[in-house]
Amino acid sequence: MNGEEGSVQRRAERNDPHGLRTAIVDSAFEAFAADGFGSTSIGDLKASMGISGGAFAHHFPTKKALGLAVIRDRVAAAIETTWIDPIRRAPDALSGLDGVFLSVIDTLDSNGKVSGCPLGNLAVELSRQDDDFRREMEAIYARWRAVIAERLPHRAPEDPAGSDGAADLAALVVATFTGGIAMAKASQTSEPLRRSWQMLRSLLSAG
Amino acid sequence: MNGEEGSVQRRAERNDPHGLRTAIVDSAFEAFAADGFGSTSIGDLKASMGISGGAFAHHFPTKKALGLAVIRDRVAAAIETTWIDPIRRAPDALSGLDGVFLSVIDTLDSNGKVSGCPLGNLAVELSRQDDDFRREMEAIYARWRAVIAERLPHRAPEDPAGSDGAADLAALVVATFTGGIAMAKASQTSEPLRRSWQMLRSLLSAG
DNA sequence: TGTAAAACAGGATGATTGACCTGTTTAGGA
DNA sequence: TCCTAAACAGGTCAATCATCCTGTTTTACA
Repeated sequence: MNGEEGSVQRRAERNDPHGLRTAIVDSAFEAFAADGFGSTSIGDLKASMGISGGAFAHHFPTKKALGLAVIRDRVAAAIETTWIDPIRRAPDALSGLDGVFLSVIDTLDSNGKVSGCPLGNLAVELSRQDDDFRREMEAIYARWRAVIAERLPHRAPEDPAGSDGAADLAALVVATFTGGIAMAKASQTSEPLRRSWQMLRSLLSAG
Repeated sequence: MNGEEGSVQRRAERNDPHGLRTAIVDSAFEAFAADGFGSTSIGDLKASMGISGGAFAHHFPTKKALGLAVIRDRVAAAIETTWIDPIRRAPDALSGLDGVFLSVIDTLDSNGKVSGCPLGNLAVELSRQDDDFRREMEAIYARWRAVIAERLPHRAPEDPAGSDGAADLAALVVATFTGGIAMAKASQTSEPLRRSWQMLRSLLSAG
Protein backbone atom coordinates (compact mmCIF):
# COMPACT_ATOMS: atom_id res chain seq x y z
CA MET A 1 0.00 0.00 0.00
CA ASN A 2 2.65 2.49 0.99
CA GLY A 3 4.89 3.54 -1.78
CA GLU A 4 8.51 3.69 -2.63
CA GLU A 5 9.94 6.43 -0.45
CA GLY A 6 10.94 4.92 2.90
CA SER A 7 9.76 6.76 5.99
CA VAL A 8 12.35 9.31 7.02
CA GLN A 9 13.22 8.71 10.64
CA ARG A 10 15.28 11.54 12.03
CA ARG A 11 16.73 11.32 15.46
CA ALA A 12 19.73 12.43 17.40
CA GLU A 13 22.97 11.41 15.76
CA ARG A 14 24.07 9.56 18.83
CA ASN A 15 22.05 7.43 21.24
CA ASP A 16 22.08 8.37 24.88
CA PRO A 17 19.88 5.85 26.66
CA HIS A 18 20.88 6.89 30.15
CA GLY A 19 20.45 10.56 29.37
CA LEU A 20 17.05 10.04 27.80
CA ARG A 21 15.87 7.91 30.67
CA THR A 22 16.94 10.56 33.13
CA ALA A 23 15.23 13.26 31.08
CA ILE A 24 11.97 11.29 31.02
CA VAL A 25 12.08 10.71 34.77
CA ASP A 26 12.83 14.38 35.40
CA SER A 27 10.01 15.53 33.17
CA ALA A 28 7.59 13.06 34.71
CA PHE A 29 8.59 14.08 38.23
CA GLU A 30 7.69 17.68 37.53
CA ALA A 31 4.43 16.73 35.87
CA PHE A 32 3.46 14.37 38.70
CA ALA A 33 4.33 16.96 41.33
CA ALA A 34 2.31 19.64 39.54
CA ASP A 35 -0.72 17.70 38.27
CA GLY A 36 -0.62 14.32 39.98
CA PHE A 37 0.00 10.86 38.58
CA GLY A 38 -3.45 10.16 37.22
CA SER A 39 -3.87 13.55 35.60
CA THR A 40 -0.59 13.30 33.73
CA SER A 41 -0.90 11.61 30.34
CA ILE A 42 2.14 9.95 28.88
CA GLY A 43 0.99 11.26 25.52
CA ASP A 44 1.41 14.84 26.72
CA LEU A 45 4.70 13.87 28.28
CA LYS A 46 6.00 12.44 25.01
CA ALA A 47 4.75 15.44 23.05
CA SER A 48 6.33 17.98 25.39
CA MET A 49 9.63 16.15 25.21
CA GLY A 50 9.44 15.47 21.50
CA ILE A 51 10.14 11.77 21.84
CA SER A 52 8.47 8.86 20.13
CA GLY A 53 6.26 6.18 21.57
CA GLY A 54 8.87 3.59 20.76
CA ALA A 55 11.56 5.39 22.69
CA PHE A 56 9.28 5.82 25.64
CA ALA A 57 8.10 2.23 25.67
CA HIS A 58 11.67 1.02 25.43
CA HIS A 59 12.59 2.70 28.70
CA PHE A 60 9.25 2.34 30.48
CA PRO A 61 6.89 -0.36 29.22
CA THR A 62 4.07 0.81 31.47
CA LYS A 63 3.03 3.98 33.24
CA LYS A 64 3.45 2.19 36.53
CA ALA A 65 7.10 1.46 35.72
CA LEU A 66 7.61 5.17 35.13
CA GLY A 67 5.85 6.01 38.37
CA LEU A 68 8.05 3.64 40.36
CA ALA A 69 11.17 5.10 38.76
CA VAL A 70 10.03 8.64 39.57
CA ILE A 71 9.39 7.75 43.20
CA ARG A 72 12.62 5.84 43.63
CA ASP A 73 14.89 8.20 41.73
CA ARG A 74 13.41 11.64 42.10
CA VAL A 75 10.93 11.82 44.97
CA ALA A 76 13.38 10.13 47.32
CA ALA A 77 16.11 12.47 46.08
CA ALA A 78 13.90 15.50 46.69
CA ILE A 79 13.45 14.51 50.32
CA GLU A 80 17.15 13.88 50.56
CA THR A 81 18.02 17.31 49.19
CA THR A 82 15.51 19.47 51.00
CA TRP A 83 15.36 17.56 54.28
CA ILE A 84 17.97 14.90 55.02
CA ASP A 85 21.07 16.83 53.97
CA PRO A 86 20.19 20.13 55.69
CA ILE A 87 19.15 18.34 58.88
CA ARG A 88 22.40 16.42 59.01
CA ARG A 89 24.50 19.50 58.33
CA ALA A 90 22.75 21.68 60.92
CA PRO A 91 24.54 22.49 64.20
CA ASP A 92 21.55 21.24 66.18
CA ALA A 93 18.17 19.68 65.52
CA LEU A 94 16.00 22.69 66.20
CA SER A 95 17.93 25.10 64.00
CA GLY A 96 18.06 22.46 61.29
CA LEU A 97 14.30 22.07 61.33
CA ASP A 98 13.83 25.83 61.43
CA GLY A 99 16.05 26.24 58.41
CA VAL A 100 14.16 23.65 56.37
CA PHE A 101 10.71 24.99 57.23
CA LEU A 102 11.66 28.61 56.55
CA SER A 103 13.37 27.65 53.31
CA VAL A 104 10.30 25.80 52.06
CA ILE A 105 8.01 28.66 53.12
CA ASP A 106 10.24 31.08 51.25
CA THR A 107 10.06 28.94 48.14
CA LEU A 108 6.27 28.76 48.32
CA ASP A 109 6.02 32.53 48.66
CA SER A 110 8.31 33.26 45.74
CA ASN A 111 6.74 30.65 43.48
CA GLY A 112 3.33 32.28 43.60
CA LYS A 113 1.70 28.87 43.64
CA VAL A 114 1.59 25.91 46.03
CA SER A 115 1.86 22.50 44.38
CA GLY A 116 2.31 20.57 47.60
CA CYS A 117 4.87 18.06 48.78
CA PRO A 118 5.82 15.71 45.92
CA LEU A 119 5.85 12.76 48.30
CA GLY A 120 2.67 13.74 50.10
CA ASN A 121 0.79 14.30 46.86
CA LEU A 122 1.64 10.87 45.50
CA ALA A 123 1.19 9.15 48.87
CA VAL A 124 -2.35 10.45 49.19
CA GLU A 125 -3.21 9.73 45.57
CA LEU A 126 -1.67 6.29 45.13
CA SER A 127 -1.25 4.55 48.49
CA ARG A 128 -4.60 2.80 48.27
CA GLN A 129 -4.42 2.29 44.54
CA ASP A 130 -1.24 0.29 44.16
CA ASP A 131 0.64 -1.52 46.89
CA ASP A 132 4.00 -1.32 45.10
CA PHE A 133 3.74 2.44 45.00
CA ARG A 134 2.67 2.49 48.62
CA ARG A 135 5.60 0.44 49.84
CA GLU A 136 8.13 2.68 48.10
CA MET A 137 6.66 5.78 49.67
CA GLU A 138 6.32 4.18 53.07
CA ALA A 139 10.05 3.50 52.94
CA ILE A 140 10.81 7.12 52.12
CA TYR A 141 8.69 8.32 55.02
CA ALA A 142 10.41 5.83 57.30
CA ARG A 143 13.87 7.07 56.32
CA TRP A 144 12.76 10.69 56.58
CA ARG A 145 11.54 10.17 60.12
CA ALA A 146 14.54 8.06 61.13
CA VAL A 147 17.05 10.73 60.11
CA ILE A 148 15.19 13.37 62.10
CA ALA A 149 14.87 11.06 65.08
CA GLU A 150 18.57 10.24 65.16
CA ARG A 151 19.42 13.91 65.61
CA LEU A 152 16.95 14.32 68.45
CA PRO A 153 17.78 13.80 72.13
CA HIS A 154 16.91 10.23 73.04
CA ARG A 155 15.08 10.20 76.33
CA ALA A 156 15.76 7.58 78.95
CA PRO A 157 13.26 4.76 79.55
CA GLU A 158 11.29 7.14 81.71
CA ASP A 159 8.94 7.28 78.75
CA PRO A 160 5.71 5.35 79.01
CA ALA A 161 5.97 1.80 77.77
CA GLY A 162 5.94 1.40 74.02
CA SER A 163 6.82 4.98 73.28
CA ASP A 164 9.98 6.54 71.91
CA GLY A 165 10.19 10.28 72.40
CA ALA A 166 12.53 10.86 69.47
CA ALA A 167 10.50 8.72 67.08
CA ASP A 168 7.28 10.37 68.21
CA LEU A 169 8.70 13.83 67.74
CA ALA A 170 10.05 12.94 64.31
CA ALA A 171 6.60 11.71 63.32
CA LEU A 172 5.08 14.94 64.60
CA VAL A 173 7.55 17.03 62.60
CA VAL A 174 6.86 15.19 59.35
CA ALA A 175 3.11 15.23 60.01
CA THR A 176 3.21 18.96 60.66
CA PHE A 177 5.09 19.54 57.44
CA THR A 178 2.91 17.26 55.34
CA GLY A 179 -0.36 18.53 56.76
CA GLY A 180 0.76 22.13 56.74
CA ILE A 181 1.62 21.93 53.06
CA ALA A 182 -1.67 20.18 52.30
CA MET A 183 -3.55 23.08 53.88
CA ALA A 184 -1.26 25.52 52.13
CA LYS A 185 -2.21 23.87 48.86
CA ALA A 186 -5.90 24.32 49.65
CA SER A 187 -5.42 28.00 50.46
CA GLN A 188 -2.64 28.59 47.91
CA THR A 189 -0.80 30.44 50.66
CA SER A 190 2.09 29.53 52.90
CA GLU A 191 0.13 30.79 55.90
CA PRO A 192 -1.04 27.42 57.28
CA LEU A 193 2.45 25.96 57.11
CA ARG A 194 3.96 29.09 58.62
CA ARG A 195 1.51 29.10 61.54
CA SER A 196 1.92 25.38 62.17
CA TRP A 197 5.68 25.52 62.32
CA GLN A 198 5.74 28.71 64.34
CA MET A 199 3.66 27.02 67.04
CA LEU A 200 5.59 23.77 66.95
CA ARG A 201 8.91 25.57 67.21
CA SER A 202 7.58 27.60 70.11
CA LEU A 203 6.46 24.42 71.89
CA LEU A 204 9.81 22.75 71.25
CA SER A 205 11.98 25.62 72.45
CA ALA A 206 9.81 26.07 75.54
CA GLY A 207 10.24 22.43 76.55
CA MET B 1 -35.96 -0.24 12.57
CA ASN B 2 -37.20 -1.11 16.02
CA GLY B 3 -40.47 -2.84 16.09
CA GLU B 4 -43.84 -2.48 17.64
CA GLU B 5 -43.25 -3.28 21.27
CA GLY B 6 -42.32 -0.10 23.06
CA SER B 7 -39.27 -0.20 25.28
CA VAL B 8 -40.24 -1.29 28.75
CA GLN B 9 -39.02 1.28 31.21
CA ARG B 10 -39.34 0.04 34.73
CA ARG B 11 -38.63 2.27 37.62
CA ALA B 12 -39.75 2.90 41.15
CA GLU B 13 -43.46 3.44 41.43
CA ARG B 14 -42.96 6.82 43.01
CA ASN B 15 -40.40 9.50 42.29
CA ASP B 16 -38.18 10.67 45.11
CA PRO B 17 -35.89 13.31 43.66
CA HIS B 18 -34.52 14.48 46.99
CA GLY B 19 -33.91 10.95 48.17
CA LEU B 20 -32.18 9.95 44.97
CA ARG B 21 -30.01 13.04 45.00
CA THR B 22 -28.99 12.31 48.57
CA ALA B 23 -28.28 8.69 47.69
CA ILE B 24 -26.07 9.72 44.77
CA VAL B 25 -24.14 12.20 46.91
CA ASP B 26 -23.71 9.61 49.65
CA SER B 27 -22.51 6.99 47.23
CA ALA B 28 -20.15 9.42 45.53
CA PHE B 29 -18.77 10.58 48.87
CA GLU B 30 -17.78 7.07 49.80
CA ALA B 31 -16.27 6.42 46.38
CA PHE B 32 -14.32 9.68 46.39
CA ALA B 33 -13.07 9.06 49.91
CA ALA B 34 -11.97 5.55 49.04
CA ASP B 35 -10.61 5.94 45.49
CA GLY B 36 -10.33 9.66 44.87
CA PHE B 37 -12.26 11.93 42.52
CA GLY B 38 -10.38 11.20 39.32
CA SER B 39 -10.32 7.45 39.82
CA THR B 40 -14.07 7.25 40.39
CA SER B 41 -16.05 6.81 37.18
CA ILE B 42 -19.64 7.94 37.14
CA GLY B 43 -20.37 4.89 35.03
CA ASP B 44 -19.37 2.62 37.90
CA LEU B 45 -21.30 4.85 40.25
CA LYS B 46 -24.47 4.54 38.16
CA ALA B 47 -24.02 0.79 37.79
CA SER B 48 -23.48 0.19 41.49
CA MET B 49 -26.58 2.20 42.32
CA GLY B 50 -28.63 0.78 39.48
CA ILE B 51 -29.69 4.16 38.15
CA SER B 52 -29.85 5.38 34.58
CA GLY B 53 -27.75 7.98 32.85
CA GLY B 54 -30.82 10.16 32.46
CA ALA B 55 -31.53 10.15 36.16
CA PHE B 56 -27.95 10.96 36.95
CA ALA B 57 -27.66 13.76 34.41
CA HIS B 58 -30.90 15.27 35.68
CA HIS B 59 -29.46 15.78 39.16
CA PHE B 60 -25.84 16.41 38.20
CA PRO B 61 -25.16 17.57 34.65
CA THR B 62 -21.39 17.28 35.09
CA LYS B 63 -18.98 15.40 37.29
CA LYS B 64 -17.80 18.70 38.67
CA ALA B 65 -21.32 19.52 39.85
CA LEU B 66 -21.38 16.22 41.71
CA GLY B 67 -17.97 16.91 43.20
CA LEU B 68 -19.04 20.31 44.49
CA ALA B 69 -22.19 18.82 46.01
CA VAL B 70 -20.17 16.08 47.71
CA ILE B 71 -17.76 18.61 49.20
CA ARG B 72 -20.46 21.00 50.33
CA ASP B 73 -22.94 18.44 51.63
CA ARG B 74 -20.89 15.50 52.80
CA VAL B 75 -17.24 16.41 53.31
CA ALA B 76 -18.18 19.47 55.33
CA ALA B 77 -20.65 17.36 57.31
CA ALA B 78 -17.98 14.76 58.00
CA ILE B 79 -15.72 17.40 59.55
CA GLU B 80 -18.68 18.70 61.49
CA THR B 81 -19.53 15.29 62.89
CA THR B 82 -16.09 13.97 63.74
CA TRP B 83 -14.44 17.26 64.75
CA ILE B 84 -16.61 20.32 65.33
CA ASP B 85 -19.34 18.72 67.43
CA PRO B 86 -17.06 16.70 69.75
CA ILE B 87 -14.73 19.67 70.24
CA ARG B 88 -17.62 21.93 71.19
CA ARG B 89 -19.11 19.37 73.56
CA ALA B 90 -15.85 18.58 75.33
CA PRO B 91 -15.27 19.91 78.87
CA ASP B 92 -11.97 21.47 77.79
CA ALA B 93 -9.93 21.82 74.62
CA LEU B 94 -7.24 19.26 75.37
CA SER B 95 -9.61 16.47 76.32
CA GLY B 96 -11.74 17.29 73.30
CA LEU B 97 -8.76 16.95 70.98
CA ASP B 98 -7.66 13.78 72.73
CA GLY B 99 -11.09 12.27 72.27
CA VAL B 100 -11.19 13.04 68.57
CA PHE B 101 -7.70 11.73 67.84
CA LEU B 102 -8.19 8.54 69.84
CA SER B 103 -11.57 7.97 68.25
CA VAL B 104 -10.16 8.31 64.74
CA ILE B 105 -7.20 6.07 65.60
CA ASP B 106 -9.62 3.48 66.94
CA THR B 107 -11.64 3.62 63.74
CA LEU B 108 -8.53 3.18 61.61
CA ASP B 109 -7.45 0.16 63.62
CA SER B 110 -10.81 -1.56 63.48
CA ASN B 111 -11.33 -0.81 59.77
CA GLY B 112 -8.24 -2.72 58.73
CA LYS B 113 -7.50 -0.13 56.05
CA VAL B 114 -6.60 3.54 55.99
CA SER B 115 -8.36 5.58 53.32
CA GLY B 116 -7.23 8.94 54.62
CA CYS B 117 -9.07 12.11 55.53
CA PRO B 118 -11.89 12.74 53.03
CA LEU B 119 -11.11 16.45 53.03
CA GLY B 120 -7.35 16.01 52.88
CA ASN B 121 -7.58 13.52 50.03
CA LEU B 122 -9.65 15.82 47.86
CA ALA B 123 -7.68 18.92 48.86
CA VAL B 124 -4.42 17.37 47.73
CA GLU B 125 -5.93 15.96 44.55
CA LEU B 126 -8.05 18.86 43.36
CA SER B 127 -6.79 22.13 44.82
CA ARG B 128 -4.54 22.88 41.88
CA GLN B 129 -6.91 21.41 39.34
CA ASP B 130 -10.05 23.46 39.86
CA ASP B 131 -10.34 26.71 41.74
CA ASP B 132 -14.01 26.21 42.64
CA PHE B 133 -13.17 22.97 44.38
CA ARG B 134 -10.24 24.62 46.09
CA ARG B 135 -12.28 27.51 47.48
CA GLU B 136 -14.89 25.18 48.97
CA MET B 137 -12.25 23.13 50.74
CA GLU B 138 -10.33 26.18 51.87
CA ALA B 139 -13.52 27.36 53.57
CA ILE B 140 -13.94 24.04 55.37
CA TYR B 141 -10.36 24.17 56.63
CA ALA B 142 -10.91 27.75 57.78
CA ARG B 143 -14.00 26.83 59.78
CA TRP B 144 -12.33 23.72 61.17
CA ARG B 145 -9.41 25.77 62.46
CA ALA B 146 -11.62 28.59 63.73
CA VAL B 147 -13.73 26.29 65.88
CA ILE B 148 -10.62 24.77 67.45
CA ALA B 149 -9.09 28.19 68.00
CA GLU B 150 -12.16 29.56 69.74
CA ARG B 151 -11.91 26.89 72.42
CA LEU B 152 -8.23 27.54 73.01
CA PRO B 153 -6.90 30.01 75.59
CA HIS B 154 -6.31 33.32 73.84
CA ARG B 155 -3.00 34.71 74.87
CA ALA B 156 -2.50 38.35 75.64
CA PRO B 157 -0.72 40.60 73.11
CA GLU B 158 2.55 39.37 74.57
CA ASP B 159 2.77 37.33 71.38
CA PRO B 160 5.14 38.53 68.70
CA ALA B 161 3.58 40.90 66.22
CA GLY B 162 1.41 39.28 63.58
CA SER B 163 0.91 36.08 65.48
CA ASP B 164 -2.10 34.64 67.23
CA GLY B 165 -1.29 31.79 69.57
CA ALA B 166 -4.73 30.22 69.35
CA ALA B 167 -4.86 30.42 65.56
CA ASP B 168 -1.33 29.03 65.30
CA LEU B 169 -2.11 26.14 67.60
CA ALA B 170 -5.31 25.38 65.73
CA ALA B 171 -3.33 25.26 62.49
CA LEU B 172 -0.80 22.95 64.11
CA VAL B 173 -3.54 20.62 65.33
CA VAL B 174 -5.16 20.34 61.91
CA ALA B 175 -1.77 19.98 60.21
CA THR B 176 -0.81 17.21 62.63
CA PHE B 177 -4.05 15.39 61.94
CA THR B 178 -3.93 15.83 58.18
CA GLY B 179 -0.26 14.93 57.87
CA GLY B 180 -0.52 12.10 60.37
CA ILE B 181 -3.34 10.52 58.41
CA ALA B 182 -1.45 10.98 55.15
CA MET B 183 1.48 9.05 56.59
CA ALA B 184 -0.91 6.52 58.05
CA LYS B 185 -2.32 6.02 54.57
CA ALA B 186 1.17 5.39 53.19
CA SER B 187 1.90 2.82 55.90
CA GLN B 188 -1.65 1.49 56.16
CA THR B 189 -1.24 1.72 59.92
CA SER B 190 -2.44 4.17 62.52
CA GLU B 191 1.07 4.31 63.97
CA PRO B 192 2.20 7.61 62.43
CA LEU B 193 -0.97 9.38 63.55
CA ARG B 194 -0.74 7.84 67.00
CA ARG B 195 2.87 8.89 67.46
CA SER B 196 2.23 12.40 66.17
CA TRP B 197 -0.69 13.03 68.48
CA GLN B 198 1.01 11.43 71.46
CA MET B 199 3.90 13.85 71.12
CA LEU B 200 1.72 16.88 70.48
CA ARG B 201 -0.47 16.10 73.46
CA SER B 202 2.61 15.67 75.60
CA LEU B 203 3.95 19.05 74.48
CA LEU B 204 0.61 20.72 75.10
CA SER B 205 0.06 19.34 78.58
CA ALA B 206 3.63 20.18 79.55
CA GLY B 207 3.21 23.81 78.52
C1' DT C 1 -59.25 16.50 34.39
C1' DG C 2 -55.83 18.51 31.40
C1' DT C 3 -51.26 19.99 30.67
C1' DA C 4 -46.62 21.48 31.18
C1' DA C 5 -42.62 20.58 33.62
C1' DA C 6 -39.95 17.64 36.44
C1' DA C 7 -38.05 13.07 37.00
C1' DC C 8 -36.26 9.24 35.01
C1' DA C 9 -34.87 5.23 31.16
C1' DG C 10 -31.48 3.68 27.99
C1' DG C 11 -28.48 4.10 24.79
C1' DA C 12 -25.07 6.84 21.51
C1' DT C 13 -20.83 9.47 20.76
C1' DG C 14 -16.63 11.82 20.54
C1' DA C 15 -12.54 12.47 22.86
C1' DT C 16 -8.77 10.67 25.50
C1' DT C 17 -5.51 7.37 27.01
C1' DG C 18 -2.27 3.52 27.89
C1' DA C 19 -0.43 -0.09 25.59
C1' DC C 20 1.19 -2.37 21.50
C1' DC C 21 3.28 -3.42 16.94
C1' DT C 22 6.11 -3.17 12.95
C1' DG C 23 10.01 -1.11 11.08
C1' DT C 24 14.55 1.54 11.11
C1' DT C 25 18.87 3.05 13.06
C1' DT C 26 22.76 2.82 16.25
C1' DA C 27 26.02 0.27 19.12
C1' DG C 28 28.95 -3.38 20.82
C1' DG C 29 31.23 -7.73 20.66
C1' DA C 30 33.20 -11.75 17.86
C1' DT D 1 33.76 -6.70 9.06
C1' DC D 2 29.59 -9.09 10.51
C1' DC D 3 25.85 -9.79 13.26
C1' DT D 4 22.92 -9.52 17.21
C1' DA D 5 20.73 -6.71 20.42
C1' DA D 6 19.78 -2.25 22.14
C1' DA D 7 17.77 2.19 21.07
C1' DC D 8 14.50 4.70 18.82
C1' DA D 9 10.54 6.19 15.05
C1' DG D 10 5.77 6.47 14.18
C1' DG D 11 1.49 4.90 13.84
C1' DT D 12 -2.62 1.76 15.52
C1' DC D 13 -6.02 -0.09 18.62
C1' DA D 14 -9.11 -1.30 22.09
C1' DA D 15 -10.97 0.31 26.21
C1' DT D 16 -12.62 3.86 29.18
C1' DC D 17 -15.05 7.82 30.28
C1' DA D 18 -17.92 12.04 30.68
C1' DT D 19 -21.40 14.01 28.28
C1' DC D 20 -25.41 14.31 25.42
C1' DC D 21 -29.77 12.92 23.08
C1' DT D 22 -34.30 11.07 22.39
C1' DG D 23 -38.08 9.14 24.52
C1' DT D 24 -41.22 7.68 28.51
C1' DT D 25 -43.27 8.20 33.04
C1' DT D 26 -44.52 10.72 37.09
C1' DT D 27 -45.85 14.94 39.45
C1' DA D 28 -47.54 19.55 40.36
C1' DC D 29 -50.88 22.83 39.40
C1' DA D 30 -54.70 25.22 37.28
